[in-house]
Amino acid sequence: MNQTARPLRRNEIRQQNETAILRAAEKVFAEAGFGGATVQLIADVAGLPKANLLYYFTSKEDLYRRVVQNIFEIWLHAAESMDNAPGPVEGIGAYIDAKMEISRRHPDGSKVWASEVMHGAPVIQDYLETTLREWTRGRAALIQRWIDEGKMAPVNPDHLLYMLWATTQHYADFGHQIETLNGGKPLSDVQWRAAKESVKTMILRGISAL
Amino acid sequence: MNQTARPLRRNEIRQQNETAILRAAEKVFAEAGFGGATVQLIADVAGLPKANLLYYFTSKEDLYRRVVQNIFEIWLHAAESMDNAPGPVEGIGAYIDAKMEISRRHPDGSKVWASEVMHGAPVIQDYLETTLREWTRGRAALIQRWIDEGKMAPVNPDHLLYMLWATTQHYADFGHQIETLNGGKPLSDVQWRAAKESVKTMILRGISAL
DNA sequence: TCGTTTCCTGACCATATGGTCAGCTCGAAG
DNA sequence: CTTCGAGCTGACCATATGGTCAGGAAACGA
Repeated sequence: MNQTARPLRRNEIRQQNETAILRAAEKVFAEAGFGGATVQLIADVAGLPKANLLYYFTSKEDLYRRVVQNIFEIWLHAAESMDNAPGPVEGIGAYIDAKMEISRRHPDGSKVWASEVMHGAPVIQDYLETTLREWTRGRAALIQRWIDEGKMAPVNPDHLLYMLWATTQHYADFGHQIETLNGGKPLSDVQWRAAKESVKTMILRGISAL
Repeated sequence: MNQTARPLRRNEIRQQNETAILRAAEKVFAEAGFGGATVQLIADVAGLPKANLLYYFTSKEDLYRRVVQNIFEIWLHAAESMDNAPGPVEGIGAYIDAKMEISRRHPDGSKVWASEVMHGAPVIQDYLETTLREWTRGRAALIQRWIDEGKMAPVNPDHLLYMLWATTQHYADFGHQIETLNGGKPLSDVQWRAAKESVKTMILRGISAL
């Protein structure tokens, strides 16, 4: 953990513990869901007493909220890759790359997000109605522009976005199923590259951008 | 419930209660997850006392297992639509139709399935390793045949199957998100038809089958 | 060095939950 | 009509869980 034996500063302590807790929480919430997760287990995974965890986060729900918000921000940030692209091949291609990379690097986060939405988004409903809605509208307009410019087939932008989300997140959310069908082994580097290429090729050809 | 006031036969009683419980359980498990669901709530939704529910199903886990198996069977049954098709346009087209219809008619089932897989498939791991693996192998071979016959582009069959599952199930699992982005209203008949067409067109064109 | 603030924790508590059980009701069968 | 067993249920229990709290340890600032 801390490389030196030097006593930790206050800031460092807070920072370290908070991130350790958040990381543990993401994992446990992903594996067990909100209802199935226990504060005790999260604390164990984070490596500190339950009471200490509840000193940093006032409640299980508070902690859960923070986890979900974290994910949403990562997710939004990656979405910028779609902007400033001359056309769908670059824009959507980059977006697929970014989202596939998130599925690979943050599968737990993706699962927590999926779980939250599946359960009716009790915690992030307002985000869906504000930030996500605006983001979606903006990208749909961008896609429509590409269509008008003859750079891709006239598809329904919303359903294209849903397809992008669905296919890319599937590799995180259903990673266990994919792993099982892959002989019980996680996808290798090569297989991940192939997955990315498959998704990109099929979708870009699907919108006649290739 | 029972239209006449006639006292119910034993068989009918058992049948009625079991289906009522299973229906309620599917809904509650979908909304709250396994950990968040309570036997009491399921019993309330089913309209009978908790103790009565536990007379039919020996435990919460037993009930959950039954729900997941139900879904898996529906899911497998729909998969037959892919067979006996002359080519990808008919076969994959029909499969998409069938799966979209399931997403519309059994969104709760789809959510329970998704949740189960996301949590590492504690209950249906053996199904994944046997039935699903065989099914997948068979369809991948079928797709490969179509490719060899020049009826579609040479895509990786596994990733095509993942895309099919992901896109179709997304309309159930992330139905809440879609509904929110749709102005808070569920997709109308027309919108569902458009969704089906969008998915079919993009995917079939994505594999150069159109 | 010393008072102050932050950090930390074992012990504790109220509540919720899965599951049991003794005993009741009521349809089935003769 | 009577017997029998399936169907049913209120009351109950052991346990697990989220959260509290009083008080100690440690870092900080002067």
